[in-house]
Amino acid sequence: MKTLKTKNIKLFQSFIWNFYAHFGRDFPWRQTTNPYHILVSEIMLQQTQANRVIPKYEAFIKNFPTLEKLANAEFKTLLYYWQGLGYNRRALYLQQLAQAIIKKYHGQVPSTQKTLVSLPGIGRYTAAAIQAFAFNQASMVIETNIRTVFIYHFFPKQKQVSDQEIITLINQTVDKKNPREWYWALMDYGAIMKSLIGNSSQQSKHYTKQSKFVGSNRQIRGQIVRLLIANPMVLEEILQKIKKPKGQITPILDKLVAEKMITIRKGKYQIVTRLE
DNA sequence: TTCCTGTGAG
DNA sequence: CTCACAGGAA
Repeated sequence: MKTLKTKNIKLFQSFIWNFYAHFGRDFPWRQTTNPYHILVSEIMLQQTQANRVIPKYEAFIKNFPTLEKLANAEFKTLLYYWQGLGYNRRALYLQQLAQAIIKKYHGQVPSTQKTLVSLPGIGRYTAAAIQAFAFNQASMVIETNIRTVFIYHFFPKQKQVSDQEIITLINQTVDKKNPREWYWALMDYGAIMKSLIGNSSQQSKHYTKQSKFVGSNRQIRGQIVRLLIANPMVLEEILQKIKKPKGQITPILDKLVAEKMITIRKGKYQIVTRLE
């Protein structure tokens, strides 16, 4: 593991802050410290480009301005506002989150790693991001843009850089006085670097090549959800509309039921109205 | 550690 | 067709 000299930490920090002063990006979720709004943005930003999130985030916050409004919304309405973002399971997590926070934490978004991670849809990254962006805590935030920055600056020649090596550097360099903006700055730098020089995260041990989408279960799953948003239907109808073998469709339906995205009522599959 | 996942851009 | 968006759950 690398240990950086104080002088090099300062140099790196100055470089990042200087970049940020000139090229830092602005997003609607950076203009608030409302933990609920930041929570929404972080869930939306998982696996989704920031530019695509902007209009969705604004519409979502307008329609569900508080944790309570979100918790009490009809799930189908949520899915409507989620259209175009992809990974609609996150909409489910988000409502489950809102309900859990109201029930267990009196409507206050928790601020400790352990508690945040215990909530649905929040893992290590999102927990750390909420700590930094909502509560200005010097948590350890690692994601693709930040990985790119550290690989480029500290491991330019090395193949297969492990997250563990990067994490020690993140902890050494984080600006404890202003972690909120520090991580914005790192992410902005990484994002712009990627667009200019390509993705050096491919040097990361954790890089994986994407599997094919067309004909995949994930595509069919998306088709099923879209069908059911329009109309509840019986299995035969679904099989008829999605021209795939029954053996491929029913496991997907079972899974959707298991994660409480859809239910069966009077023999028809339908999007759940309200979470229980 | 492995499996899972929606949509859009090029 | 390939890739960006890879983090969360089991």
